Amino acid sequence: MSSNINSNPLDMFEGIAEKEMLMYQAVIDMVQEDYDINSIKVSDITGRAGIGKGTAYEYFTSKEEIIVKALLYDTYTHLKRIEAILCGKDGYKDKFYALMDYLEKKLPLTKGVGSLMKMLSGTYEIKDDIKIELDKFHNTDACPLTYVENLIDYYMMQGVEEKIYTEANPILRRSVFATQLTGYIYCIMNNYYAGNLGREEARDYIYNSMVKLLNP
Amino acid sequence: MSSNINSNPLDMFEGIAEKEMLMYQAVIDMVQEDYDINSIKVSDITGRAGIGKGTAYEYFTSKEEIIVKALLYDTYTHLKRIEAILCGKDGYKDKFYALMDYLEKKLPLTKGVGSLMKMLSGTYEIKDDIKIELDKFHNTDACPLTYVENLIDYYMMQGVEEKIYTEANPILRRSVFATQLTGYIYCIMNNYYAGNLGREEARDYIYNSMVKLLNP
Amino acid sequence: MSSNINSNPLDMFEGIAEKEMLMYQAVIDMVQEDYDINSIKVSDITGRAGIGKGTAYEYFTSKEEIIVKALLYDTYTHLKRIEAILCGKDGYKDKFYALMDYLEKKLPLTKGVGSLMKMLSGTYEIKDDIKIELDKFHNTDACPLTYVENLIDYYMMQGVEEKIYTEANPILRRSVFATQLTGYIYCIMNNYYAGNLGREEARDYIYNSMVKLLNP
Amino acid sequence: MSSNINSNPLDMFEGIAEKEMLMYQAVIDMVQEDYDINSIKVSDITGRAGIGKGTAYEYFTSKEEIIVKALLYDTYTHLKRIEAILCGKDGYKDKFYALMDYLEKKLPLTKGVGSLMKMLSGTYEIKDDIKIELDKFHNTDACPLTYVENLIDYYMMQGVEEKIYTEANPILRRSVFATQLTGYIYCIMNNYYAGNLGREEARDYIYNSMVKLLNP
DNA sequence: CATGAATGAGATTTCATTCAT
DNA sequence: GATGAATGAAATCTCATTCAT
Repeated sequence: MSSNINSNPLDMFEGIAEKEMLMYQAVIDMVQEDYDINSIKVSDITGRAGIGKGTAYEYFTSKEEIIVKALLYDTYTHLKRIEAILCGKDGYKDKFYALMDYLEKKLPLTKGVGSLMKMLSGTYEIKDDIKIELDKFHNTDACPLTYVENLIDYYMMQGVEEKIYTEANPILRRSVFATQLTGYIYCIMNNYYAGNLGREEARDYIYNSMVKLLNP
Repeated sequence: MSSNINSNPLDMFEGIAEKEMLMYQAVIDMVQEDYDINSIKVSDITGRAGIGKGTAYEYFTSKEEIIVKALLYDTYTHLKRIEAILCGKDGYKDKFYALMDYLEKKLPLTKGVGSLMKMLSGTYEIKDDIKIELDKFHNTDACPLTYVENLIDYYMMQGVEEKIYTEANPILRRSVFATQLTGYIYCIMNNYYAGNLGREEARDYIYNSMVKLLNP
Repeated sequence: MSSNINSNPLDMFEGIAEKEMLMYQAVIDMVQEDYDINSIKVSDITGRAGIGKGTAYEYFTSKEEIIVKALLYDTYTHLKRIEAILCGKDGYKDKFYALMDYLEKKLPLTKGVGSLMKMLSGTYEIKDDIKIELDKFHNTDACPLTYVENLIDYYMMQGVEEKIYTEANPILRRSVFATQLTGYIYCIMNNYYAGNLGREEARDYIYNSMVKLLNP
Repeated sequence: MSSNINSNPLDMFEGIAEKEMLMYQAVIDMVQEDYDINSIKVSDITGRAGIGKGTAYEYFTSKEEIIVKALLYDTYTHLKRIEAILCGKDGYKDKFYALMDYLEKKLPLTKGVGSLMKMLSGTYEIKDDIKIELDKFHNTDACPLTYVENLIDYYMMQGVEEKIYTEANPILRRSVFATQLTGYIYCIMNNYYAGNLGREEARDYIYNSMVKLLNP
């Protein structure tokens, strides 16, 4: 798999200023610590970033902009890492397990759900102001969703090539992939492995379910 | 199926005062209209309820309490209706389709996701204040989750009795049930039926997937 | 002269709430004390009015609105008193001298120029926000300028009837009246009476100049 | 008339640095464009002047100083030009009409009133900070008001020499001169010429009124 | 019980000024 | 000298909560 399936629109975050990144990281940390997104204060962000309050307004025009971009930045880093994972392993199955590894390592950091999942499931509870900002972003070619879909499609194709399943419809493949990963996230979130299984058995169960659904 | 599998802890909402219910409804309406939950103001609630602002504090001790109880009240009414659905049909399959009917009818009302789903998936983005209130509630016997689990277990048992599937582990049954319903919700939310299928085909696909996963 | 030549549009200020008036008075006092109009803080206004800061926003939607309305309110009270003066004396000359009395009594209260004069001369140095508010007011029938012009016209007509001057053009009469009163204000502001004259002589000079200009 | 009646204290502006002048011009332009004087920001000034923000503090110690000096600089250039006008024409009447020309040409540039007039009439609405700065200036020999009074006195004397009027009191002559020019400014500002007269008739009216008032 | 006027703590944002480069 | 990134004091405005009626 090429290390660059298609250009990642989030590359807008390449080469950003240090203070900008410190602010993003402050927001992400707070989300990880389960702060309510709408309760985050500018003073929280700048305080954690170790900079003056006024400095935030040298880089952004409003608090909303800081938060939206921080969420996108978080998505960006997750996707970068996931892309690396999907490129770093050879076999289809190895990739899937590596992905479950990543999810299991990242998700528990949050008491709730990680921002990537929140973004994918669209359940950030965000103010209209923030929504408008995000919508602007999504209504351009810079929308990362298309990028994600391409990434998944490319990966799921490999399962066919390796003759692990036969399902020919790419949308259905994507749907099953997403649903089963969601199932795995629920497993992790609920601190149990479906059906009192151990960790490895739970993973095998998820993987096998996916294969089962994609074969006649 | 008895119309009362086990006592519903949310029965606390039986016989509440009219003004109290008007306030709950105001909150629920706003959530349906996709307001940010943390942006809801006391004046919004009392305004929509057609009562004086001070009156809210005759019934509740804080804004957070109003909202938490309103969300629980919403869950309560959903569960009442779902319980009725599961009791109103005879066959396992009919019940499942009736459930999909209900989800399809209710979910689109919200631009995002209905409060029941949000509650089930735990992705309300709520302030710590509200969280503490909810936790207080969940740490008592009044927690509706156990009730929901019992409801699902009872229903899924019927599939075994009707010899639709053979899976013996109730936790696994519950997990598959939840995951597949989630998949259906994604279908509705994304305005497409997995794999370019029509509405009926999509439902059949979901139902059949569930059955497939619960058989060896 | 009837006590009501024509209806005063500023009658909008009849029967206002007490707290509203306290805020107006606070603004007027500060203008009298020569505060810069744009430096007035909401906390100054509410502090002087003896009310809470938030209360201001129960009566007005913005600081600008408070200030604009306070200036109009000030104009309103000035005009009410001037109308009373013009109705309270019989002869043309007595009225003019009573007017000079009023100006002399009121103007020194301000280190600069009173708000009525500032309004008449359009030299408030005001922010665009305030200007827009004032313009809205002026672009309605409620504009006090027409009212003022009618008041002056009515008064200057009396000079013709009393055969004090013969000038037939009402616009010219108004212009001369305004210019000479302005001259008197300069006298007061500069703490001298034109040409080293005493107070009475200065007044006579102004009055006689006006008469001179309105006769061939 | 000698080109130098008495030394102009504003000659302090001779030979100033280029960047200094660029900043003055930026302020004057903004006043002409009807900015509120207290809303002018340092970044506006340096931005328009095309220099770095920090540079302003190489030449001035505060924003207030920049603005005060800019207003004085504006007065300085106006006075230079007015002095030139009063020296460039021979007859008393020609000089008066040339002056009206100048006012008519300069005033409409501003939506409100030009800074010279504002300064003469003392109706800049300025913050205490600026006032203190101006007072410092006025309490020195550098005060331009005396210079202006001398200029007017010198000019008004010519009217006596040319036997246009007989008024002997110089303060009275100055007062009438100022009042009538003010009347002319009102004419221009209000876009009408007193009493529906045309432009030339209005000028004649003003001039004749002045002459009338200065004769017995 | 019901009300809504009053409150003030606390949030976002602005911008004159500093200072290391 | 010239710069502009960084700062934080201070301003406006919001809104949950109280309490006299």
